[in-house]
Amino acid sequence: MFGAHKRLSEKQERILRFLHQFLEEHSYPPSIRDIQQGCDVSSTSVVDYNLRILEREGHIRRSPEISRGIELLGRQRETQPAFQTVGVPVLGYIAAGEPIPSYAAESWASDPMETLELPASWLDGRGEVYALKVKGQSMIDALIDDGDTVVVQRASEARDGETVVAWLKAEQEATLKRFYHEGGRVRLQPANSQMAPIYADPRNVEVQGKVLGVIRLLR
Amino acid sequence: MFGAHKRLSEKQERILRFLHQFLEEHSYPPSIRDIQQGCDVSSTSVVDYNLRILEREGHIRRSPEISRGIELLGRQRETQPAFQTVGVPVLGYIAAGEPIPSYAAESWASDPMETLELPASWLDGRGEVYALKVKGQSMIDALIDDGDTVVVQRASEARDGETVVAWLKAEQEATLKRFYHEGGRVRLQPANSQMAPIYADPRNVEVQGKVLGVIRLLR
DNA sequence: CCTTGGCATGAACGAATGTTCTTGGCCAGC
DNA sequence: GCTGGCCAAGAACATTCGTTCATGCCAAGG
Repeated sequence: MFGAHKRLSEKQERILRFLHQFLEEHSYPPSIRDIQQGCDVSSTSVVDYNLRILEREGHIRRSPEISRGIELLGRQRETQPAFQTVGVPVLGYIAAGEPIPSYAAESWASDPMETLELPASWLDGRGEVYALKVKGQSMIDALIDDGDTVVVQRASEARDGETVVAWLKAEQEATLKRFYHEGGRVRLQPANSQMAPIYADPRNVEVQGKVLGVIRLLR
Repeated sequence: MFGAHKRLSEKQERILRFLHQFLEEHSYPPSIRDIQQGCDVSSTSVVDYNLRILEREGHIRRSPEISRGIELLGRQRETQPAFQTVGVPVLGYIAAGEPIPSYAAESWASDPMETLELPASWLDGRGEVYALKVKGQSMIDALIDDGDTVVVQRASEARDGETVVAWLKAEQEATLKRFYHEGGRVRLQPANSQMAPIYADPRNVEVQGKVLGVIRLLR
């Protein structure tokens, strides 16, 4: 297997722990002599020796000839931007028969009821993203339960097959469905394949956003 | 106001931009000569001079006598531990009629098929947590679709009302249900309230873990 | 017994890097 | 015109720091 971690000696583990601690405190990596002092090692060459092993075992990466050129690998990253979370505002509830809260884009200050932390990697370069809590079991045909959270990217159009937050004007009803253009009308297909689709007039359907995901956190 | 930023010269802004860029790429700060090259400056003393100003104006902090001892100040939260993600191993698939992959706890090396990034705040102090991908629609009565991901905390016991990953020995079937002791038997309640519960002999039910959450990422 | 490989020690070399000194252009204000 | 503040260039100087060398202990294995 590739990248498997062999057993580390006590000194090596101590150095690894010191690296984590130092990086939390200083925001720049330690020098070899910093490690030497911090871990009660007799010589810099010992540190160098153990660092080579840590690198070979895939725990760190070193940049030769560069002072403090040590990076922690794997594990929870530190300042790695791609592995941080982004706060997504939870704007309100979604339920059949109630209007969908609007998203005042520019004013980040329009205070959401709460904020949902999501890994930045899930959102990539997507634009305005917000979240809605599902109230009641009206979305059960989309396999979404009471209390679930849906993550939505604001959009007013959708391509065939995308799951959207749709507002049916006449029925005064919000719903989550797969979206298809079909000739002059629109087909809204429940996620649950055992349910029948809804056909609607395009003028009666207002797309509010695309559904990026559904999250159900239990207790 | 305290710490107000005075106007920066063009060279100073360029250095500041270079600092940000370098830190994103390298995870260790640049040396003065790195900055000199990256910003087309004639001398290291010029860099030093401008760094002093940037420090005086509160944009950076420098550690004297320490190579690469430059820290960016302010900015968006960097190393905020509560807002980081944790890699959760996706161990395999769960489907009715197939055994559930076991989680070799001690060997971090037992390589998962992939890793799911989750905000650390969702897991808090919980112990061994892993994830399973749902194959097929056998979990549809728990409102879980093909392709969904379930996040599981390893456990062999459960309290009433908790949702568990259960293995029915006789039926050779894995399932996600609410768990209740009821006299001498066990009631397994589907999440979908429209479905009927299953009653089983405790000796036939093996609890593998508690379900922390369900995640459905669309396209 | 001897060799081999993992591990540790101490010292030194040399490159990387922070710091300082000298010099000089530009410009507002007295 | 002279002065002082701001900014910059070029060159050295002094540390810091990565790397290497020589040496020795010790257990596993032929």
